Amino acid sequence: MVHVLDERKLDVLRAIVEDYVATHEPVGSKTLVDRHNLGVSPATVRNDMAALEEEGYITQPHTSAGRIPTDAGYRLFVDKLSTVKTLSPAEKKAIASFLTGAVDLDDVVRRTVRLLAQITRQVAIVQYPTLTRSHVRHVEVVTMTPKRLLLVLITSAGRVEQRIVESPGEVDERLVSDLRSRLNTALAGQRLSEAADSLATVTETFAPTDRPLVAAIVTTLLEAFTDEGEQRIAVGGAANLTRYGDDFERNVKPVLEALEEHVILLKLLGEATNPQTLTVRIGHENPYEELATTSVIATAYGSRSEALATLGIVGPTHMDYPSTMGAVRAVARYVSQILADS
Amino acid sequence: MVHVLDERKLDVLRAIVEDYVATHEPVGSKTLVDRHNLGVSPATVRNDMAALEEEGYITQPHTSAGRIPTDAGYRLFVDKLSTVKTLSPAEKKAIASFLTGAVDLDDVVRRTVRLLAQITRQVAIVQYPTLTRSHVRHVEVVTMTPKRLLLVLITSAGRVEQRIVESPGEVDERLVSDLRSRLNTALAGQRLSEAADSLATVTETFAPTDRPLVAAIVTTLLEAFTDEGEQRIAVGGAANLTRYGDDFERNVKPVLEALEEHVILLKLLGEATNPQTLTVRIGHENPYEELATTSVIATAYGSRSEALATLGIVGPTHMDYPSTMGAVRAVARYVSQILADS
DNA sequence: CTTGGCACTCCAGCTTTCCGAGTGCCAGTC
DNA sequence: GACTGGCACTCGGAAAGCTGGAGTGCCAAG
Repeated sequence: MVHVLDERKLDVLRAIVEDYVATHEPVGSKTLVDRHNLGVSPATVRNDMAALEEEGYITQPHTSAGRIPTDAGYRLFVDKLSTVKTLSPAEKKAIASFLTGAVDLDDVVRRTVRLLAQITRQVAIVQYPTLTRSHVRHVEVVTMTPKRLLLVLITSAGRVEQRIVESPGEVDERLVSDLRSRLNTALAGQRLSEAADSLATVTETFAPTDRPLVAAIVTTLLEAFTDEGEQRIAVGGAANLTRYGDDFERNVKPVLEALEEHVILLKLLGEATNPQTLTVRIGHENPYEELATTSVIATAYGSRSEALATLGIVGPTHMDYPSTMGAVRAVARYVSQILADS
Repeated sequence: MVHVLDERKLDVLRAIVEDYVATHEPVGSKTLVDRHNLGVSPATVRNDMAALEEEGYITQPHTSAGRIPTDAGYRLFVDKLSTVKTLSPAEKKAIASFLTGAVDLDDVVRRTVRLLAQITRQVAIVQYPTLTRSHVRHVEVVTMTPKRLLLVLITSAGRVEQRIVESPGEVDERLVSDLRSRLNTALAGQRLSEAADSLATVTETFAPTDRPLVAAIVTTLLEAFTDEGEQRIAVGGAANLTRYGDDFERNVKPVLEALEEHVILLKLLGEATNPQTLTVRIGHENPYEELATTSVIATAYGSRSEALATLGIVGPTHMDYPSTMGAVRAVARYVSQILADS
């Protein structure tokens, strides 16, 4: 009586998941044998179902109703019973052509969100590429007002960071251009992580009178280098939440709220660090109580094997995992490719 | 029998609107006299109500139910029967301190959206400041790969535009720095509209062999100057949609869909061009059939009297207009102030 | 181990009932 | 003439009752 993973029992579970995902209605033994050709009678299926329920993979909303998969059921389905669906050539082509139209990094991200939301018909989340792995391309210092400077940091990923710096005193234009060139010679081409070190030495080459301003700028730059906190995120496809079913207050509201809190979203995407792997969090597996009825599918994307950032989707637990996972994987690959090219 | 705008009838309408906004339930003659001291009997109020219904300001969901305001009723209420509520000093202070923490223009916009959504408890929309009115602060040209350049345009509004330019041939570093300095001397300080003209003359000062690259860059810059198409928008507070009531499919879905379509949002905000005026569109007054149950409150914001962009909120027609209008106005003012300072 | 049969359960959806808030109208009062 | 109290009427929505069917568990037989 130890959990014997009988082959047919697994077939039954698979059938239940597929049916429930398609209809969103509890599925009974009769309809099951009708729709899938399992080659056995309803009574037999009932026995298997009883066993599956015993083992915690399915459950009944109430006595004398059909069964629906539990989180554990979906988990087993995803891990063992399904294969990630590959997209059709037409879809692939559509993705590629949609993404290649992007004009800059921000546009790539915006397009990706839109695309992902559209093909998965779920809520899509895309993290902007983080800075840490990329290189300093250029640093620009611009005088805006006599006491205010604008710092612009351009990275190899094509990302532009801007910061405003308040100067302790009136800004000397000669100093600014001097600083600009010294910063660039010291930093250009370096990884952001290394650049932080180089910055320290730059300060010392300046005359003591200039130090306050230089220090202010260096501090702000350092902040921009190491700023993990300001990881930006784009969200799209919230309208797909309307397809969640009817228990509005319980299902939709928490998701909408989470979407506003980018910190939460980062945490949801968080664990995906390998572009080769899809992270799937089902129902209670994810770190937020309120999102117990939703699943997250995430993966990393980026140029070559370096993970730059993560992207993924959020949807109801009863989603079509094979297709959705396929779509997420495909989009991640194409974005990575686009980024590698540019 | 011609529409006589009896003073008391207006009081009744005002009372109905206020009550309905507070309770979201049809309001009857009895409850009305109980809650507001109108000094007359329910029967009298009933007569007035009949007249107001005749004139199209209120309606009954069904016979023998209370009355609810029509779009026309809200319109009259907003135009004649209410005064925009001013915020409490505490609220004002909160706004100011929340906004002053912003590090750059993007951050100002993000914070504004959040703030607006929070205090109005509606969906907030903020358009990023447009370029046309501002001045060129700096143009930066950076070589990314031998055949690819990154253009960065920094405007007086603190906005940074980036564009990638494909070079026709290998890029000559000397030419790039030459171009950089000439572009800056020619353009710096000019309004974007004037700058477009100046650009033309710059091209001519280069040797014919360099022309192809220069032309490519100039074209892209021109694009950036006049790019109205890429007007960006930030949206927040979608979670507030859960308070819309229960007719999910009809009320919430269209709004969520509209929020995805930034073109639609721009059109919704569109008409507000004067920072002194609040534009209010009630129900059917707004240009989208699907948003017939929602109202939009928008206004322009920007430094001094120049309108830079618009912001506003979207909410159900049965919202608290005086407070919401007050909040929108206040936020617009503070943002304008912040922008003027920087 | 599988299967058909059978008694049992219980929700979903329909109908019915009923209450009360709200109305319109009318005759009487100030 | 404007307001009011009274009264008959309407109708939606909540509560209660009814019913059919889908589904189950169990059992005895193949």
